[in-house]
Amino acid sequence: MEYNHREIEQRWQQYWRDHEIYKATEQPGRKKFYVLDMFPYPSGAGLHVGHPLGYIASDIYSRFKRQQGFNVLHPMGYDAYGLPAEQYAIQTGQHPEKTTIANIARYREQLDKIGFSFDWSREVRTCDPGYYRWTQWAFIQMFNSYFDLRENKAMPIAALVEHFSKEGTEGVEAACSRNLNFTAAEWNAMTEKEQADVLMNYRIAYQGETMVNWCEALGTVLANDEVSEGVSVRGGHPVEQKVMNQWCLRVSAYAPRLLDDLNTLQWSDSLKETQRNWIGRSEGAEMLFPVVGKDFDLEIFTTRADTAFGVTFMVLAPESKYVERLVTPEQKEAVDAYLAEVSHKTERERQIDKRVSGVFTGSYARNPISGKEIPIWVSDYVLAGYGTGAIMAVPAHDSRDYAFARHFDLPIVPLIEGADVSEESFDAKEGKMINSANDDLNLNGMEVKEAIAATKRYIEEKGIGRVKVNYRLRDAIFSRQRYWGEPFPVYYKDGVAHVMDESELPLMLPEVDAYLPTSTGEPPLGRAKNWKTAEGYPIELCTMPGFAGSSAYYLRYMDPHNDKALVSREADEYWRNVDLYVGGAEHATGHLIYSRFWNKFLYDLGEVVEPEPFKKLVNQGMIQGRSNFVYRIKDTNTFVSKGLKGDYDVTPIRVDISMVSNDVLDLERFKGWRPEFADAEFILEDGKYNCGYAVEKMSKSMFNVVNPDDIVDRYGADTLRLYEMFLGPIEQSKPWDTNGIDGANRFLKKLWGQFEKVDPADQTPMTKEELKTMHKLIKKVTGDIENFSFNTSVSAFMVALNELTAQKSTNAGAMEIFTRLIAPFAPHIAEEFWHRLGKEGSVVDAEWPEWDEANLKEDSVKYPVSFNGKTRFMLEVAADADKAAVEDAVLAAPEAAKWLDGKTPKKVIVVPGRIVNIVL
RNA sequence: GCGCACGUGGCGUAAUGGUAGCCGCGCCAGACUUAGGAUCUGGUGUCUCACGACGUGGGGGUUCGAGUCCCUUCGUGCGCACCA
Repeated sequence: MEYNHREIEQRWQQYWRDHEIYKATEQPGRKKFYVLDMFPYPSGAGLHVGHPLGYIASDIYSRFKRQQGFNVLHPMGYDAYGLPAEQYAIQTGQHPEKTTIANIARYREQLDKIGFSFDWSREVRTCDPGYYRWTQWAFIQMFNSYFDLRENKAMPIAALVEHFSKEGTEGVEAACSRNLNFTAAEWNAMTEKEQADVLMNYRIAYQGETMVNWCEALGTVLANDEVSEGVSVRGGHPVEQKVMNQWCLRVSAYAPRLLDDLNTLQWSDSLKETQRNWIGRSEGAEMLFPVVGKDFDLEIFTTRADTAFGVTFMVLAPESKYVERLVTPEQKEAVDAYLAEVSHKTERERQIDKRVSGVFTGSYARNPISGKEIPIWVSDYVLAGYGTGAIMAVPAHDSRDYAFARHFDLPIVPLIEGADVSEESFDAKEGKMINSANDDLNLNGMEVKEAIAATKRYIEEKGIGRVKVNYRLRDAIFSRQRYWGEPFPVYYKDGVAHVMDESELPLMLPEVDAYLPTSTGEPPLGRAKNWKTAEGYPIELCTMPGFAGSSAYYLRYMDPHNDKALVSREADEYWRNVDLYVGGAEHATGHLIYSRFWNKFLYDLGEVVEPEPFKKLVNQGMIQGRSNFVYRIKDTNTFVSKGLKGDYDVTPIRVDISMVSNDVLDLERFKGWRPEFADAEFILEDGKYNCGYAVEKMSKSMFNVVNPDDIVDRYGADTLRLYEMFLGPIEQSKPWDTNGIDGANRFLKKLWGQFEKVDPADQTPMTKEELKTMHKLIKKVTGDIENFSFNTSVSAFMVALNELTAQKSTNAGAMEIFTRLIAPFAPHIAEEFWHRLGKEGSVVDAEWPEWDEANLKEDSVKYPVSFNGKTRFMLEVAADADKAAVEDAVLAAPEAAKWLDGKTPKKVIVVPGRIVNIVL
């Protein structure tokens, strides 16, 4: 009988559904394993063959763990809120929910065909009110919390209120937007609004003034990648930098813990390094520079306190609130002009444009260490969002300050012995200090590192600064002026933001008549009728960003239908956190930071038991497309095969890869593709038209999208699964190359053929050879799966089958082991074999076999014998021979005489079972 | 600029410091075929008729022995990027 993948796969998928084989339940006392894929955004284009790569890998792993006896949780769901559905809604007027649901149905259909072991009873959708009520719930908790720096955790804001009413800010150490100081009496005298403003400064979910890319025409904030050259990518409308009141999450408060706990995770070094980079810890000092003639100080952050004697000017970010207070009447016009110029640039443009620009404020500050008066400038090379938005400039030892000093002709004072600063700055943190002494601090002669430490001590003693660790990680902007997202459970009473009561959740996304901003520039929710609380207070018009719904979804899978809690204590204590998380590395500085933050916040509240959400993480590579080309001879309708195109002047034209097989063009289909090709003529090679190819992004416009449905239809899901794994290491990006898929399919057909030769009732024990082949395979595949090396395990199956074929094996026992081992990779064919072998139940629960080293032992070992490291001949020696015996056998071997050439070896190295090397 | 990966046949790749190239694709030859986008068998790093020599981006080092470890250099990819 022939291998009929269609019939087999359909039948067993039905069997799995009918028996709810993949349904997971909490079983206290039984060891659990949680395998998670990053859930997809269901786009209108459907899945292409790149999407399932990670899903196949995680599916193999979870099936493997299940066969090893673990209680496996392997869920799937949809990240259903997103911009494409909203854009489509704006264009067509169709409700984004409608298209999203249709896309989800399509995704589900495609996923089902591949035979994944997902527990669909736990599916979550971020746009489902039963799900997003918990996103809103978490937001309320964040609103009602502040971050206590002494406890290093989130605490109830009520505790802070109590503290304020008794002691004011005295003794408060909390993460905040600005440092505040007031007494209990002052607090108690504040109005409700004033108190609310103060608390907003401490809340973990807070409203704050933030610099954003604002597009007036679209009426929304845009992300940096949605803006190019000062205009919106969509529509080309002007975009400006604008300070707006936005909801934010105080992610920055968690920076130290997000950094430290990376060490507890089994993630790739590169991913951890990316996060470390993003969090950007730097040790330094904050110093106060008194402003001449004013009663306030400028605060700066520096990692090079040692260079304080070389500060010849200071620079403020254009957005710094000090600019206004420092600009003198004479300089006002120039400063205003500069600020106007800068505000028209996006942050991105400011980063790209490296030209030096800036303006003098007219004010001076006093260097607290050298006592010198120095001018204060404004320039956009100083970032408002990092440190204090102001710097002390040391042109001799910082290349940016150097460029600025050169451009505006400011003094440059070298501080390190031997540093030549006539052409460029000396940025290295090494060398001996010079020019660095005042009455009670002398750094001269010190190494840079000593000098940094000495200066830090000095400024702390003198009260002109303090040691400070700064982080680059910024708070997350949490508002979006969009429709298709979670509504904020926030209303405004007399201009003060209040969160709703948990009992009022979910706050349902209202219907609107259009998905565009209102005529007055309000977000789309401004169109909703009666968008008010029962008491008539207006509700927040922004919605939450994409990462809101994806930040805690792994928790919801543990207990997806619970309407009392995000996750019950019991379910959370059983499943705990994700043991293996598989997904793309592009989420390194987005989702994977937010999710860790969100989890830590819930951990602080005691809502979850684990401080980290994802123990082990594997990044699967991307699958690129492989486009095909035909070559038209210029000004003709004649196409020349690739190998002959050099003889003509040709134009390459992309052709749909469905018309091409193994780079050979189907001429008839090509003629039917486009009317202009109907009477095309061809110049062939060996009767074939060979196409060219290129590796590009997989996309519709390149005609190179491969739909997994087509592969499943033609070769079967098992072939697709094996082939995607066989393509190469899972973490590597690689082009999809349909040319190789026949190999995987051929293997399954051969395996099928091999099975046909087996009599399931035959009880004959395995021969020694069969035992060796199978136990070698068990060992290899077990190790490979643990190491996520699926390409090598697929190879191992091929080797084992070749060996069994060569042994003319028809042994049912060997086939049974093969079936158990290949079940995670090719579950349909394995299920078929399992039942034909007369086994009970599903192969999904077939116990994973163990190998016995005794079966791998040989009677004799073939040693490669080397002379001075170069292998000269092979010699078979009894396996139980000890080192000395092997050495004797080798030296006595007739082949050895030729290489020994009568000499006595200086040294003979015998590595048992591996090699013999003779040094002459 | 900083950080992190990675450079092996025509291609995808494999190799606990121990016979480099397993497995697959492609290609070549043969078998079976009226036919084959089918199947089976054998071959396939380079040079050489052969013996053999040379081969893991280049250069150096450690080692009895290096694709693997160290230094250096070139190249490719990714991440961050005016972060004081």
